Amino acid sequence: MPEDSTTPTPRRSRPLQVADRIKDWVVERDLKTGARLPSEAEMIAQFGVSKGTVREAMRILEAQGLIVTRTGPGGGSFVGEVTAEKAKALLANYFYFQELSIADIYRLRKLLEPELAAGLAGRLTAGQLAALREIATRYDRPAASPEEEREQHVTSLRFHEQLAGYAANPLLAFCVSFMARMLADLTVYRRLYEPHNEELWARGRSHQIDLVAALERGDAEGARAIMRSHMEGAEDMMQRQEARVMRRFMSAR
Amino acid sequence: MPEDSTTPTPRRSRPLQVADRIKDWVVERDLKTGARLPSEAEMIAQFGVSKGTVREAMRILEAQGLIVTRTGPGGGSFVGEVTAEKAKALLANYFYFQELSIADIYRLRKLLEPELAAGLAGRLTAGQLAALREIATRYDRPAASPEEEREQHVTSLRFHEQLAGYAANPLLAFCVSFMARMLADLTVYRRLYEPHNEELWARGRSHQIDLVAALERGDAEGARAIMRSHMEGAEDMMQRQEARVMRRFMSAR
DNA sequence: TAAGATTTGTTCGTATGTATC
DNA sequence: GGATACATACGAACAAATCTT
Repeated sequence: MPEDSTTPTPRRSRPLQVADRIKDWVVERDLKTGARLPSEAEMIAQFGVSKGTVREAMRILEAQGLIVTRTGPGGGSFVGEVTAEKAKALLANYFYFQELSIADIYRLRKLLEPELAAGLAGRLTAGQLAALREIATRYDRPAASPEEEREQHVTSLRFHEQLAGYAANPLLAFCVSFMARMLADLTVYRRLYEPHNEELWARGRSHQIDLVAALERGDAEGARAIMRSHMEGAEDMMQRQEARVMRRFMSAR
Repeated sequence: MPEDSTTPTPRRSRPLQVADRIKDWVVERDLKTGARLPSEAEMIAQFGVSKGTVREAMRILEAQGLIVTRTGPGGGSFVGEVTAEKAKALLANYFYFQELSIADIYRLRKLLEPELAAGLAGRLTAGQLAALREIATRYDRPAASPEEEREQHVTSLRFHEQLAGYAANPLLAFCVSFMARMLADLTVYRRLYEPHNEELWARGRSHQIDLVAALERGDAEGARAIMRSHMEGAEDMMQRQEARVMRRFMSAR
């Protein structure tokens, strides 16, 4: 990989240098999740920097989800697998600065969700199918208030996140799950003059139930078709509402 | 926003608390990229913490790409838009821990790249078309060595990143660009007994040239079809090779 | 060119908190 | 409860970078 020699390297701060060396250290040894890193004192000696610098380096790695730290005896820093939650929060920060519309998200959902559904047909356990059914049937009556309607909307998105969690393809799973999370975080202002479309809602709900049935009987093409139809309906629903992306940071707890 | 009361909050470190408060501070005031944050000294006074704590908080935000820092008079910390490069590097860390195969990536590429191409038809400037042509024609002869072959492969992926950069949909653009970057970072071990398929290479190259032509004349469906075919060819090429994902961290410069 | 001002960068010593034994 | 082994936090001092005059 050619180092970009045109850019006059902005001078990397020492904490950053230390963080890089620790990453290299981990990769070279192919350390797995949970493996222990040298203690602060050892790093101070190893890298010839002060405690403050080492600590800043650790906070950098921690912020990226690469390490976790515990106090007390037997404590220290450990290699920490980046969780999907963390990755979603970090990526959401990027889109905070982008003009991302509902339509943009649905353009991808319509492509990816059907593919995901098709790949899951006949591959789910009884427990997984039951979990999906539980979510899909959680609201068996139309929403009585705008608050309840929003709750149902979020629950419906939970269904998709759950589904994504079962996918064999980690990239596909992440993309779908991320989109669901973004949509769930949106603030939806519904036009007051736009009546609540109960029929559209009922169709969306039965779609989810039909989908689980198709997955259970291993009908990949059926699942794909149902999901495609479901996405079109959901998009239509969002478009009818005055949905706006609420720009904010996701909390990366 | 319901605080999860079941989880016995793992006790948030002070630097993290400070980082959170600064994020809130920025969001509340809707500060834009480049806006100035309080100085170290001001934060020390404001939050009643030590200098080290403030600095650790700043490193956390910096690691996420949310702020940049400069020394000297007029220096300080500033709101810094998360760049696509940064976001890709952070996300790559997540997939470092996942079992992600070439096939997984191509499954999405086959869905997303044609859609991206179709959306670009008739919407590129002369300069953008020229830039694409320049990349596509950079190698007008078959590779003479494995090294050169790899170089061409990376250049071909550059073509796709460039294309993604022109897309109107930020989410679609990011996904496509990210996949190209992941593939470019792969280490490809070609089977020795697998002869270099010159015909397959030539077809891939002409695909890119044909694609630019289709984009220029505003032929969305033509562009989609060419890209679909191109993706299938590229996938076939990768499958014939013994491509393995080299697990490593992307440098988040 | 040089000196001074301003702001972050780094170090060191010390003290405190926390979990394990 | 006490000893131990860690990370966590504070404060003061000095170093380095960069802008202004």
